[in-house]
Amino acid sequence: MVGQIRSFNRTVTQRVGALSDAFLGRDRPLGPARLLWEIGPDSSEVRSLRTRLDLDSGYLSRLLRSLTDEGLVDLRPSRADGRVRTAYLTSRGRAERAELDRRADDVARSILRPLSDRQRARLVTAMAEVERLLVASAVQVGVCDPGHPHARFCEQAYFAELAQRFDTGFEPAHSHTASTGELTPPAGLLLVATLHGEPAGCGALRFHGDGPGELKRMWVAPDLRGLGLGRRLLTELEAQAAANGVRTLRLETNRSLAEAVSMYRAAGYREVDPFSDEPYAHHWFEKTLGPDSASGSMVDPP
Amino acid sequence: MVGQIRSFNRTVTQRVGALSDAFLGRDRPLGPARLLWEIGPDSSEVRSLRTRLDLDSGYLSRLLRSLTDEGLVDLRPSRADGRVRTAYLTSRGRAERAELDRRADDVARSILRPLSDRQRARLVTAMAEVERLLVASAVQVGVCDPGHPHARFCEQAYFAELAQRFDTGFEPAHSHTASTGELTPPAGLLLVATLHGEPAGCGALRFHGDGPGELKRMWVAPDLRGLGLGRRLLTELEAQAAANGVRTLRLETNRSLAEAVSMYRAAGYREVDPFSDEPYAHHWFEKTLGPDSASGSMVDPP
DNA sequence: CTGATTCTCTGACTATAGTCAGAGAATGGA
DNA sequence: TCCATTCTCTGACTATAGTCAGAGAATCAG
Repeated sequence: MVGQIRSFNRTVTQRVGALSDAFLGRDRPLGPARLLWEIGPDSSEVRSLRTRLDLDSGYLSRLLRSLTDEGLVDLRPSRADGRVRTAYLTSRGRAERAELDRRADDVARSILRPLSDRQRARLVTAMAEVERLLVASAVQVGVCDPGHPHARFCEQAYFAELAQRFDTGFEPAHSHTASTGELTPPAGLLLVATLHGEPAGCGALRFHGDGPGELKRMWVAPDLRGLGLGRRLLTELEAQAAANGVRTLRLETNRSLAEAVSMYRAAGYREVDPFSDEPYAHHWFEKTLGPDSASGSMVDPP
Repeated sequence: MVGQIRSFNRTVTQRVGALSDAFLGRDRPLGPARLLWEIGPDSSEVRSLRTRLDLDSGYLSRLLRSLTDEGLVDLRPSRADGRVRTAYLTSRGRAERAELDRRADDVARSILRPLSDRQRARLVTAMAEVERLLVASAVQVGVCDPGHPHARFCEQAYFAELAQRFDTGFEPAHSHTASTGELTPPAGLLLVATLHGEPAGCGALRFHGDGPGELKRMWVAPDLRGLGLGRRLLTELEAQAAANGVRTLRLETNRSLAEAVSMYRAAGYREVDPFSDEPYAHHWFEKTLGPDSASGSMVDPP
């Protein structure tokens, strides 16, 4: 498997390298070209460019200068915050960016051209599959303090989604939601998944002494569903629970969350009688953790 | 489709970029690291390194110097040709290269680690498919003079393969093989396929005035079979024939070449009575070229 | 044997892609 | 209000990745 991945990398970088060359070849070096592209069709704040391209502030400043000197970019202070500056593409800048776009399209087309229709379809399908799985593999899962911005973001998104999907709406105050302290060791823990530093999902555990542990707050960002991330979070939560001496895991969920319900079933949870009076719950599940739950962690090492 | 390819490129370069970083991070810049790698486990001629890595001779010379200064490489004149020098890895060089290898393996493993077994299998399968098709798409097909080294290489390989596969062996002198002049316009033409500048296959046409054109010398390098290259050569030959006013194409072939025979059938060739006394032929095929044969060229533009 | 060519190397440049320290303006929190 | 922080910019460097012209040795083709 490792050999196949390395061979893939070799082949793909050769072929895909041509795409960077297309960005080049336009008298402009790669740095300014990438920047011009990243500013986007309209504008971007300089600080966001800095984080997105991971550039030194001095270097970025100079790159922007070279673009403004060429008349491709306008740099204006942000209204809201006088420290922040926003880069706007001028009409010449937009034309230049469109040209880069066109060139990249040409390279992509030149990859398809020599292939038969059937081969093209297969290539595109396989590329989509590789991409999906590489994204899935780029997601990192780790324990996170509930006070961390990522954790707060996930909580907000989770509640908002419940409010939208439950027939009855959702009001956190009416539910047995876990408080911050309850998701911090030793009372519990929170896992947050991130993709390129952005929050992508979460899942939490509450420990109840010798009694069954409780799964809470399983959520995956909508645009990352179908990548097996929910299952990965679940597996990792089970491993963490087992590592904390939990023998049985429980959870309660709402009938509107159909994918979640079927994921729990597929993962070996069996429906049990209500063990709580959570008003928003329709299903109560339970699973006895086996000996393998403690191993097979899919969490990235630190 | 173009959008999918570009999106794929974006995702893959991010993830695959990590592989170059693995080559880096070892206190050594990418240039020397790639060179150390490319020398291979044992040795390489400097001139072959130059073409393989596409480096300026002065630049390469300096890179090699830095490696010899570090005691990783030995540079010795070639026995056969005093101008050529050969780069040998010292034992320290081999150790260093093994370390690079290990790091690249680690990166590959880190891509697999977060995935489930099923996802891993799917990723590796899809990567193999993408790679196969990218290789297929990287093959270039073009008209070639029969005297060109690529053409000669293909001719040799073709005859050698016939000799090996025919029950009776193969002796060019006993066969109606086409001479150089017969494969040059206006008497005929030769297409040669190349991959990264190496010959990868061929196919030829002979024109017979208003009579049927003749397909000759269809051959694909063994390690590139199954990529649709034979079909691509055939399609292109038909287009060239049609462009030269040919209405009907004929060919003769040997029963040992089973894949070829079924390719001809699949491409619309029907078996006809022998139209020649070619001693090595068992099957004679013919196809009337339709109006679409002249279009849909899969040849790369110059 | 000779002239053209091939191969490698050196010297002398240039371009690209950064890094680092610190200054100055704007902002936010106590 | 004041102090710490954020954001951008400038100046002064460094490292990497080349490019180009030409010299000298070896080889090849006629």
